[in-house]
Parts: sequence; C-alpha cells; structure tokens
Amino acid sequence: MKVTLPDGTELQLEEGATGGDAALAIGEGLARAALAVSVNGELRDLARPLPDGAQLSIITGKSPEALELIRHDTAHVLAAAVMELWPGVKISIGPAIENGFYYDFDFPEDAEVSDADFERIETKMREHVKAKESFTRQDISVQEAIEKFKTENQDYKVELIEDLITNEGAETVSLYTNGPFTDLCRGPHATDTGKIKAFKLTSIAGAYWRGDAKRQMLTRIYGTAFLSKEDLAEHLHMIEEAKKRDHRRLGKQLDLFHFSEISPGSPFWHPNGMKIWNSLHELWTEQNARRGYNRVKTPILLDVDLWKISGHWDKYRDNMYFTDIEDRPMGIKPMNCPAHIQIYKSERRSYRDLPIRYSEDGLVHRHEPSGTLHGLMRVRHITQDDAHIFCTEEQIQDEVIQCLRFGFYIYEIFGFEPKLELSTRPEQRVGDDATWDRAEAALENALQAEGLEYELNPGDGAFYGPKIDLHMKDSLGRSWQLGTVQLDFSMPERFELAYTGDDNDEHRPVMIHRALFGSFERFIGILIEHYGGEFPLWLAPVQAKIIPVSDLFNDYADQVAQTLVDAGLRPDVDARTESVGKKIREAELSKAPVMLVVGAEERDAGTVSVRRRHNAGDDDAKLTIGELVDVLSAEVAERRRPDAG
RNA sequence: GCCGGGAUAGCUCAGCUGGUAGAGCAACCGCCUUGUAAGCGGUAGGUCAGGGGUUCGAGUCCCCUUCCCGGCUCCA
Repeated sequence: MKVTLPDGTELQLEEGATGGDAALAIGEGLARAALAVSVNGELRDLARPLPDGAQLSIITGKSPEALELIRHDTAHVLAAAVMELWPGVKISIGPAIENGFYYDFDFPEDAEVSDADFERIETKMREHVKAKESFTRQDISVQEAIEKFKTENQDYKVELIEDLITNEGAETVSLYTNGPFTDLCRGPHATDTGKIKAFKLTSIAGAYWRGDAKRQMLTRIYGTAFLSKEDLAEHLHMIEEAKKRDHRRLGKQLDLFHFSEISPGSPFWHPNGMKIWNSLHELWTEQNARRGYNRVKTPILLDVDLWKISGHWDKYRDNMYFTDIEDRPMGIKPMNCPAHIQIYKSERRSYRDLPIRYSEDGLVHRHEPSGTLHGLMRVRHITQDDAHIFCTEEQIQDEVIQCLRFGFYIYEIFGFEPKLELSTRPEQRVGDDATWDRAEAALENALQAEGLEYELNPGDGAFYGPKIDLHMKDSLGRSWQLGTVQLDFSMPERFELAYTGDDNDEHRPVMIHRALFGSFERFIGILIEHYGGEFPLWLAPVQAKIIPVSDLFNDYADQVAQTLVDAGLRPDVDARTESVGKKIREAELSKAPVMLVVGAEERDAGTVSVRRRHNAGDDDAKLTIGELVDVLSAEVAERRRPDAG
C-alpha cells in the first residue's frame, strides 16, 4: 500500500502498516518523536493500521496539535490517579481545553476534595507518567460497553453511550486503557504516558453535569500540560504577568474605584476612575450627537404595570428589584427600553419621523446572582451606553449596518478586535416564530452585507429578539460581551407602537436596541486590562505629573499646572518635600503618561523638562509651556493610541 | 444560585501542630532643599470580616452569616 506525505512524496508500506510503521520508515528519530498521526486530516493513534492511499502527516511535539493531544492524555492520567485515591469515584468527561484540560468527577458523599489534595494526586500521576504506560485502544459494541460501565457503576459513562446511540446511531465505541485505567474515549492518544513531560493541576471547581444547573454538580479538576518543563514554567509566568493587569488589582493600585460589602456588585468610583469615565462619556456624547442620536433621560423607578406589558414581569422578574411607593408597586428598571418607548408614544409619529434614535447613558439595576459578580465586568449597578432606534422594516438592515459601523469606529480607537456572535431565539421568549424568523434573517443579512465573520450562538438571544454581540477577552482570556445590537418586533407589538405611513394607514415600527460599550463599567474594566493601567493621554486620570525639584519651585509648578488646566488638561503637582528620584518613581508607578520636571533652569526660561512614561530622563525634551500645551492638546484631541508614537 | 477556597494595620503580606499579633510601604513628626525609579531618624496605627461554640486559654479548632477569589449555571 501507499501513503502520501505532506511534501507530496509517496511512501510504500506493507499491508496493514500503522502510523508508527510509517514514521519508522521515514526515520528513526521521527519515530521516537512521533505522538500521533494525521490521516486525511483526522488525528489518529500511531498504533492504528493506515488505510491505503491516505494523506499522512506525523504529529510530533512541534505540531500545533501536539499540546491538545498531550493534555487529553494527561486528563486520562488524572482520572487514573483519582480513581486509585478515591475508590468508588464516578468519572464523567475530561477533554483538553484552551491552555490545559479538566476532568469532571462525582466523588463519594463523604469525600472532601480540595486543592490541598493536588500534591498527592500529582504524585500518583507522576508514577503513571514515569511508568510510560501505553495507551491502547479497543473497539467494542455499545451493548458490551454499557454492560461494562454498568457493572462498574459508572452511570455517567452509560448515559454518554446511550446518547451516542440515539444521537449518532453508534454501534461501537472505543475504549482507551492506560495502566489500570480504562475510559470511554474517541481518542486519539499518544503512544504512552511517558510523552507527558510537564504537567500541573491548577484549580478545582464545581461544574454541572452536562452544563445543566438542574443536574448533579460534579467536581472539576483543572490542570495544564506541556511538552517541556520550560514551556510549563513560561506558561505559569505568563499567568502571573496577566494577573498584574487584572482591573480589580489595578483599580485599587491606581485609586480608580472600590467595592464594598455595603453594596455588593456596585463600584464606588473614585476621582481618578471618574476621569476615565468622563473622557469616555465625552466620546459617547460627541459620537452619538454626530450620528443622529437624540439624547434622553428616563426614570429609574417605573410602575409594575409597565413591566407587565413589556414582558419583563414574566420573563425577567427574578433579575429585578421591586419596591412599593405609597402602596403602589414599582420596579427598578433593568433595561431602558420601556422608558424610551414612553417617549416614542408621547405623540403621534409619521413615517417622515423615522428612524427615531434615542440614546441614554441609562442606569439600570439587575439582580445578578451573587456567585457571578466579577469586579467591573459583572455588576448589579449598570450604566449602559444605551440607544433605541424606532424604524420601519425596510430601514432595518441599513440601521443595523450603521450600528455595526459605529461600533467598529469606537473599537478602532482602542485597537480592539472584537469577536462577533449572532445569538438566536432562546427558550424563554415572547413573539411568534414567524417574527423570529424575520428578525434573525435581518441580522444575518446585515452581517453578510458587511462581510463580517461571526459565530452562531443558538438560543442565546434576548427574550424579545435576536442579537449581534461584540465580545472581548480580559487579561486572563475570559470573554465578555460588550456591544450588542438587538432586533425587536415584540416590544412595539406589546406597547402598540404605531406610525402613520404614506398610505395614511397605521403601521407598526420595529425597534433596535443597541449598546456599543455595553456598559461603562464593563468597558472600563476591559480598558484597564487592555492597557494594563497605562492609559493613552486622552484617558489618563492624571495626564501630567508636575515635579518641582525642590519646594522652592512649587509656585512655578502651580503656574504650569494652571496653564494646563486652562487648556482643558489634567495635571497634578507633586509638591511634597521629597527627592526628585522618589517623585519620579511614584509618578511612574502611578502610570502617569507625562512627567514634567521643573527647577531653576525651567522657571527662568519659562519651560518644562518633559519625561514620557518609561523613558529615562537623559533625552528629555525642553518645551516652553505654550509648546507643551500644543503637543498635549493635539494628542488628546485625536485620542492618539499609545502605540501610534 | 451551585461547588471549592479565602478574609490579619490604609496597601502588600508573615504569624508551625491553640499560649493573647509582626514586617515593608503609606500616614504623622523632625532633619535634609533635593535634577529623572525609593535620603535619614522617630511616632502612631489592629473588636485578626461579623456572630456563636469548644477550651484554663482561640487569629489559629468547630458552626452560622456576610463579602471576596476560582469555576459552573446565568448575563452588558
């Protein structure tokens, strides 16, 4: 038989030859380094016989697939160790994931497992790795497999196999054995556990079986594995570095905001944080005005009757706060839409008025479950850069496209490259299926018209309509939704919105809900991590730290500061009786983008000595105060990115 | 909300198997008048998250509550 290698050469092999045989035929070194083999683009074990005429490539440690393979191997070794340490433990699934792997276990009732057990689990795992136990594959009938796992009391495995039968019509399944441990597994695996060169258990957490909150909570153990100890060390170091960018840590360090038990999930914004907020708010005001949005402001407390009409009472009540005002039940708004609808409804509308675009930096409150709160990323007190567009059905696509372009304009300022998701109808929803069909198609059309790549996220839409979401990752790789464009045929129906068409008949408008930052809170959280606290000049809370070399020059420093303030800039004078070295150090630690050193020389010449963040002082530019104002003002005005020089 | 882990001075953290709390930085007071990443000396600062229990004795052990951290579910 013959197989073809990646470079196009053909390799002649004996009938029934395996991937391992092929690797050996190419070279002994390759055979030693081989972990698995790619057959017609599908990863397989080295030990499996090759089909004639296959496109073959040998997977080694250098291949991009190698890490995934090794991590999956390590997950099996973890399961093997856990089963030895806790007899009677039930196993479920253990895949490789980005940056590592996990395995989910159902421990016996009385077992208390925590990260304190990692050491002994790892020790056990190391024994298996050292023993270089081979992974052997066995294909058996589904009946046999069910029988086997039933006798072993492995209910989760039985359920998995039963699902394979119903969903895929499976007749056989594969089992993999490493040492004492046999698992239901598609594979592939490396030849033996000795290929795992470095691993570490990283955390332990609860995880629902099948991701279903109504089902059993399992214990998930996370770990990571690499092909060398150096790679592992580097990975761990990178995580440490990423933690330094955590917005919760930087928020404290840079004195931007704090959280308190007094009001969980609600930031207290400090003066420094508020300066970032205000700069962002200015961008919001400016661009919304420029793009045909009219700013409005609506109440936070609204009669419960309104929430009954909108559907929030039925579908969103658990996330809302309620109160009684003089025996009248009121709800605190979790969204601004019903309030904006009141403005639309305050007078008769004509087709000539549409589209009507209202924007509001709307403060909403949502009862987010306690376990989900996460710094600024997930709060209960949310300030959305909200907008609602009322338009005709014909205007939908154009309006959605305008929203997306607006979003990309904003994200470009920060150098963000968001991931797009199209979320479709959820189980909990209002509106009939035909309406949902139209709404989903409209969004899809807009995305395709703009040639944008997106991921489909079925069932994740809002209860009133499908949506396009813009996602960004935080410093530790967690993805957060920022912007959103949501289509809504339902609210207009429920509130009986109307406009008079050119036919003099009443028509129903369509609503588009959109936010681009998403919320000021989350957006600033992402910004802090994105910049690692080193904000570009236009966002920096303190733009220029003025450092008099001794307190003899405090007056001149104040004079410089006043000139900058008059020009709309944000300086701060460090007038303490401290050494220049100390003041520079602290200015650097505060991540101020500009430091201005002033002494006798500068005072006499009417200049400042300009040090940029991270730049040693030797090549400081000497600028007159006027020049300084021009330079800084220009940089702020164009919202220059730090990487733009 | 669920599973696991945490909470010690303003901040970052130490405090072994129970014997009554400590460092650095910050703050305050002096001296130094300082030229590009920490000048020197001193002083003060804690209901060890809150509540209950075990014990002669609890920061340390047990229980409850709150909040935080890591995940899961859910979400901007």
